[in-house]
Amino acid sequence: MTGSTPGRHGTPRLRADAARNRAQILAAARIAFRESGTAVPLDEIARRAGVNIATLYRRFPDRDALITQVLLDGFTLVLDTARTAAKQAQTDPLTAVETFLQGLIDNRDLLSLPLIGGPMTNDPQAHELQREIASALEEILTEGRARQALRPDVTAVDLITTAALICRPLPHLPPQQATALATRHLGVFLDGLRPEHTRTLPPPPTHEEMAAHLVLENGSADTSTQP
Amino acid sequence: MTGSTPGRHGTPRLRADAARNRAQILAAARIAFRESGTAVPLDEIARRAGVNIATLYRRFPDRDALITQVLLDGFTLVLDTARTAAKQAQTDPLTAVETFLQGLIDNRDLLSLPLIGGPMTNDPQAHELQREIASALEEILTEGRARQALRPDVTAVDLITTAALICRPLPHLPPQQATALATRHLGVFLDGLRPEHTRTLPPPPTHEEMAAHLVLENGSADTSTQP
Amino acid sequence: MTGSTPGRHGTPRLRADAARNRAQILAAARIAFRESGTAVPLDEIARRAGVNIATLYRRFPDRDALITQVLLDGFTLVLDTARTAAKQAQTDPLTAVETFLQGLIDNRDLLSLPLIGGPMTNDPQAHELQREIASALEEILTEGRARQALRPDVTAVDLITTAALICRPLPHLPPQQATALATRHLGVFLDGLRPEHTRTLPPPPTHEEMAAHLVLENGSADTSTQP
Amino acid sequence: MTGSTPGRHGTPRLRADAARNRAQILAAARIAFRESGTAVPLDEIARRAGVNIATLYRRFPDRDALITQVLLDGFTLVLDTARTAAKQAQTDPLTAVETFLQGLIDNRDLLSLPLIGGPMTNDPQAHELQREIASALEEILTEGRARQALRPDVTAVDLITTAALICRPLPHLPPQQATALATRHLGVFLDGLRPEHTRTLPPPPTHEEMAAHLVLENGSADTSTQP
DNA sequence: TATGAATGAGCGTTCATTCAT
DNA sequence: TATGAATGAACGCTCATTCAT
Repeated sequence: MTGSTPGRHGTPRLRADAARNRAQILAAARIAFRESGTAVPLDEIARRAGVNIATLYRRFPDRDALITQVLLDGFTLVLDTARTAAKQAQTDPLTAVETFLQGLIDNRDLLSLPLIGGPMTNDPQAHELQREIASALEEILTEGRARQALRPDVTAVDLITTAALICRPLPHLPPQQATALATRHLGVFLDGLRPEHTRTLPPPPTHEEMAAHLVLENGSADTSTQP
Repeated sequence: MTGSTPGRHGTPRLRADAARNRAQILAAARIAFRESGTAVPLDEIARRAGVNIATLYRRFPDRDALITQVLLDGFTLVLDTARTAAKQAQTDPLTAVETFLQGLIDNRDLLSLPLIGGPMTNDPQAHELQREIASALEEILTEGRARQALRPDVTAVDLITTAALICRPLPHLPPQQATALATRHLGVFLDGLRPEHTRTLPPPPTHEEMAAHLVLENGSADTSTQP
Repeated sequence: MTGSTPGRHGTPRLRADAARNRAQILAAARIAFRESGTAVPLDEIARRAGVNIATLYRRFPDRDALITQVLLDGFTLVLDTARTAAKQAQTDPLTAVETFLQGLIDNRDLLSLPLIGGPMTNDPQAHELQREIASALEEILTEGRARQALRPDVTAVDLITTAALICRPLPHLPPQQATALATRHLGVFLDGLRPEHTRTLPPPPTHEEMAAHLVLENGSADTSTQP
Repeated sequence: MTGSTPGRHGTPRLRADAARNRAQILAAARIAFRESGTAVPLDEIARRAGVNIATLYRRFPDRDALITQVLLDGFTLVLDTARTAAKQAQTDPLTAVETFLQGLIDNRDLLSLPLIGGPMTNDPQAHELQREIASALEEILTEGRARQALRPDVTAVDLITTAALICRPLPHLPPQQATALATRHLGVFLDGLRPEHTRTLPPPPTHEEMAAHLVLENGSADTSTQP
């Protein structure tokens, strides 16, 4: 995750203890955002991270900065997952989709924001990551259509939407069971991706409609507080 | 909706204006909970409803009472939808499932809490409604299995899970487009419900596991703040 | 003072207790601003006024609103003083100036902001009051020049500047002694206003220069914290 | 200014860079105190001085130490100005007063604290400087009374009071115009110092009253935040 | 009954000050 | 020595909740 990688060009390397604190803050934020939404008191994140609230503010000047970094880390993980999956596209496109979506389910805990909806960000890094994710998914779909291994009407946006839906927490369920339910749902969805017996899907939103809301780039981001 | 129906046994009939206020509060709460989570300031709900905050408190002694009522109204709507769908089960079980899930998508705005995750409630009315919903869905599934119109491994819990997933808001998207994407996802899912070409699903959580967490009764309820 | 006058057109009359609280808050603010500057903690103002901080916020949504009201009350008092003085202009213009300036010294405690510098305000009421103050002073000066009772090179701006200077607190001095020193200074200044033995004063800033900074209207307002 | 002179008896000579830092801190403090009051965040002073906050703390163990040094530098400047003026007393006492007061106006920017009100200090150096300032002014006044060039009822305290009044910033005015207005005010005041046509001034506070509050020594110092 | 008003408690954020490098 | 980092405490402001009208 780029977020915890110090020494990035232009930002001076963090001192060892500071870097540790920073990583702990991000880990705590990830959990807290997922459990209690992005409006969770920052005090609580600091407490979970074992640092003072002012230390959190030193690293992340405001809530948005913290959210954005969690978001970027999440997008990076999504991209890695998509690229890993894309390597399977030549062999078996449907399995590649499965690898992608199941990979995300397996990392649900790390994906609070990019998929279940963080605030929109205008961070250029985030946009770039979103573009690359979409590109990797298109690669899989193109191959799947060419081999008639996937129904042709499914788009990258549909996969991102699906990712957003199945990664959201099912509160009040222990993680293991929530994952089991999401995996079962995914199983049915994957069977529906076969090219046979396909019903006609309603037309997707046009690219213009989506672009206006950054959907392609930011599947399901949202500003609000959520679980 | 039972929530706004006065004269229920044991509660004195409300004066006309009081009943109107109560209904306006519930409508405002539904919208506000969906947009800003159940932690939204009660002031805001009162303002949107056009009443004083103290009036809201008179009707609903605390936040939980308000949430519970919104929840009950939502469960009632889900049950109505499930019963309507069940009538089609004799003719076409797969279409019945579609009717149920598409019906919920079409009423997403009214379903903030029961499906996208409101707080758990121990209200006995809620439990009864949840039981009846599950029962109506079982009716559809039983018929579907008997006619081999549905894959046999899908359960009522799976349908409730699916309902919970597809009804959640996709923030940052205008309602129309969010609905379009959810509907496309549902289309693929429904194709995956056919009995042919079914992959093996992982075993569902046992009834005991679920019961401990009220999942069957309360698909995806949660305590926290959410959109 | 307009600030404490309820029932103004458009704002509903305050309840009796609320009006009392409001007046106490304004009185406390006047004192605290004078003693500790406009950056004084609002908690302290609330405490001095004997109300809860939230009550203060209910009446004055932010610090600026409170400052502005104190400012308006002060300008109103300055205007009253100027008008009273102007009535003497026909008889004795120099005494009229003395009445004006001594009157302000005697009310120093009520004049923290308009003269010793509150933040600039764009409040139209304030502008109107400032205009009327300048006008009353011009009336005195015109009469004084006509009768050769005042040196002709002194302007309304000079009188406002003088007012600003002599009304500022001399911290660390008990009020009585500070007033005595200011009064002595004023005595010398008034002798300097006689038409005889006048040295040449440097040219005043042009009206354009002043207008750009609202000096004519707002003699010595300032944004910052001050004693 | 003594403040920036290293090598004073008892304090070890500072390394060159340390001395430069110290001077920069003092310069930044002078400006910041004037603009934003003595309560201005020390961070900001450090930033303006281009040093780390911890460096500031190494030089000045607390805010008071910094304030006191700025105060001492200011008193030194006032004393220099008074002594320069006193040399003219033999020739022209009224001009000597003018030289003193106009000299202070011209250095307003360097005089934030001693005249416009810094916190009281018990620093013995400050007391000594204040005593010497009063002494130089007395010299002028004595000469002026002897030659009947000045009204006899004006005291050194009056001159210090006047200095305090005319050196205060007139916020919201650009420096040039504020200086112009202060100079015009001074012009009238100086004309009022002539021995003719003098009205009776109220009695000055007794020396005892003043001594209790260090007025003679510290014309208008105050503890609070101010512009 | 409905409302304006008041309050206490909580969270966001900043700052003075100290510590580790 | 100078600095990055960490901390505790203060203050601004909002909100849930209760009281008086």
